[in-house]
Amino acid sequence: MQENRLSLSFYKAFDTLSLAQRLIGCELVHESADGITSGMIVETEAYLSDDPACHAFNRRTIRTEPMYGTAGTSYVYLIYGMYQCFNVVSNREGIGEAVLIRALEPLKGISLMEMRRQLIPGKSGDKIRTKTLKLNELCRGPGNLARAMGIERSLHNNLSLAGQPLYINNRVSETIEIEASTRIGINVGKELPYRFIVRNSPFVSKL
DNA sequence: GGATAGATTTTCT
DNA sequence: GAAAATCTATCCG
Repeated sequence: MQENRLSLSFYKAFDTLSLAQRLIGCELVHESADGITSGMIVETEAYLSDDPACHAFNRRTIRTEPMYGTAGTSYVYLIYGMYQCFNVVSNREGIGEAVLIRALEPLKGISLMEMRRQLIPGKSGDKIRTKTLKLNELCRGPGNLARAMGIERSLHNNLSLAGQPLYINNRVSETIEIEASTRIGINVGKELPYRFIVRNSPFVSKL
């Protein structure tokens, strides 16, 4: 049962901006040892090689090496010391571009996501969350999404999304309305309309 | 509801 | 040594 899984040829078929839009409405799946979690992608951002906000804008480094790999590779990095962000590498080898996945509408393994989100990252071990989260808070924002899905840089950086345990299924619905806007949380290139969301979705990280 | 400050560490200058 | 594709708690209205 993987006829819906996106193949490497799919990732190669689009430029980064097109892929960022094509991935909206697709289902991100993680088959972990703890169980399966998945969610529909409702928010993405494109990072291009000629874009000052892109990690690969300046120089090719160890950290950004996966971005220069083949399309359909994962790029997971640590931000602000405690949160991980999950990206889909795009464009052909040698060009450092990627699509940041920013929010999901949870589909499978929701109770497992809730368990993972109970733990808040901290210096001396994780802290326990006291209040319960709503469904639309589980995968809201790249850091939260990675945590709910159990995605870690040490395990999931630089993997092929055509294999296991992390992959993406094609759109379930074609009746999705996509809206473009500017990106979140950056200081340069903030005027570029490289963010894509499902219109009127309550699951996006920010209006 | 919105604004602000603090956490925390890898990476690059 | 500063910045970073973030999130949460806390304050205030």
